[in-house]
Amino acid sequence: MEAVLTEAVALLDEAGESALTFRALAARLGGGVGSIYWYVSSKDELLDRAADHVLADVLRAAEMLTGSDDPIDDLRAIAMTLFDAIADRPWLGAYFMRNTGVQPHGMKLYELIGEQTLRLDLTRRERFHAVSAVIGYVVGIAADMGQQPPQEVRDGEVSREDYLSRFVAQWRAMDADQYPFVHHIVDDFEVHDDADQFSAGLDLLLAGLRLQAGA
Amino acid sequence: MEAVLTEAVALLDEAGESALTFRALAARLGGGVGSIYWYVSSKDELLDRAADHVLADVLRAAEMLTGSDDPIDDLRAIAMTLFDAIADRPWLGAYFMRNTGVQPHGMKLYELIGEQTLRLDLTRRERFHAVSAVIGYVVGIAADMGQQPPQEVRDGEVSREDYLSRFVAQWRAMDADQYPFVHHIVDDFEVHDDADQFSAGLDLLLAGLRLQAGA
DNA sequence: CGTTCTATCGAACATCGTTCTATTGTATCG
DNA sequence: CGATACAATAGAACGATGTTCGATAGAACG
Repeated sequence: MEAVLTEAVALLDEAGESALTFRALAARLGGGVGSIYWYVSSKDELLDRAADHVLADVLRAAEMLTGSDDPIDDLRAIAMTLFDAIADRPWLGAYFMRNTGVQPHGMKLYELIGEQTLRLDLTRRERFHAVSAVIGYVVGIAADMGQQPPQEVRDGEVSREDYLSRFVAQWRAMDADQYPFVHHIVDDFEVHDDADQFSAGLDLLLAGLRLQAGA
Repeated sequence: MEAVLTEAVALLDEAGESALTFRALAARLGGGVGSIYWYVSSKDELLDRAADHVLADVLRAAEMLTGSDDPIDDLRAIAMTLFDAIADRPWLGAYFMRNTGVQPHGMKLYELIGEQTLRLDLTRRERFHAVSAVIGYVVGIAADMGQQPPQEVRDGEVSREDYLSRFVAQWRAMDADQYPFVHHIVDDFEVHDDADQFSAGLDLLLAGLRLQAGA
């Protein structure tokens, strides 16, 4: 069982979601295709279990970072940890948002985030909403940024910079009257860093939360 | 071409993402499987086109709602419109976040959101980050909430309330010492409304943005 | 020894995306 | 008008995938 999940995660990490096949997994385990179905009843369950397997590490890391004086700082640290995990595991984003809180470690993570809000001066309902907002933001952004670049980039034929600059060129070629904003930020887009972008947006959200807790 | 997209969207709306098959689509169009490949080169492109086809309506609706005195109010209206669209089209969420801004109407929507930030007193970089944050939040939350409930619920065998209360019961059964937050908000969860929840989180984000623009 | 339960295996099936070739209709041109 | 090129359609065929199923072997136990 443990081996099944470990190898499944390895396959996902190495070559993305499409690489996780029952046949490929069986070959890696040196067994037959049917054997996997003894441990897992479907591919969906396999993915859920693999995702939760990874979340165990995320949870452990997140727990390390909490315990400061400021609950919002802790919230920030947890969110960052989760973001990092999804960012370099693109497959995790897609299978994290579905059924949040059904898997054991996902549930614990939800709890951990929620507990920080218990230390804030908020309504019950406000706490509930705040946690949903933070998780939704993290998963949404991370899943977006972690999407697999096209085949050419993955194979190394085209560098990430070239790929990005192709986008930039396309944006620059657009009508400036119809797309003033796109032209306005294209320079920033060209040199942007995913983690910075995530962090800046998170700060907005947490600033709003801090405002709410202070009133 | 137009008919292909219309029927593709109809299939997606009626029975979800898994229902969109080249064979099912061909049967609906009264033609052969191969014919579709004349209009579209892959299933990915079909989904992209279908998503953009829907985004045209979203964009039109969003444009109607802008033009108030307060750019942040406009931002809020656009986000709400986008949320509603994804909420009752679960398939849209998954295929919206990938390649935002490649499809024409997705690009326009990005521009429309961005233009609101042009009316705020912000750095270029701050504007760039703000737009990413808003879109990430909307798509993340909407995709999460719009996820297809299990088969039983879709078939009407189990009502949405029963489905939700099964969750609630599971949460209530958990150890109260280990999961204080979960027990804290379970009552709110039981009666929660997705749109309210989204709206509350969006307000946090926009409050943070307003704060940034005021400084 | 017989029985039951755990665990494994791989052939077989249905379905899906995709490719390929053949064919039909339709406009254009010599 | 006949020929030719091109837009468009149709469906058989291929390879890959998730899943089902029956067969089988070992272990545990009375």
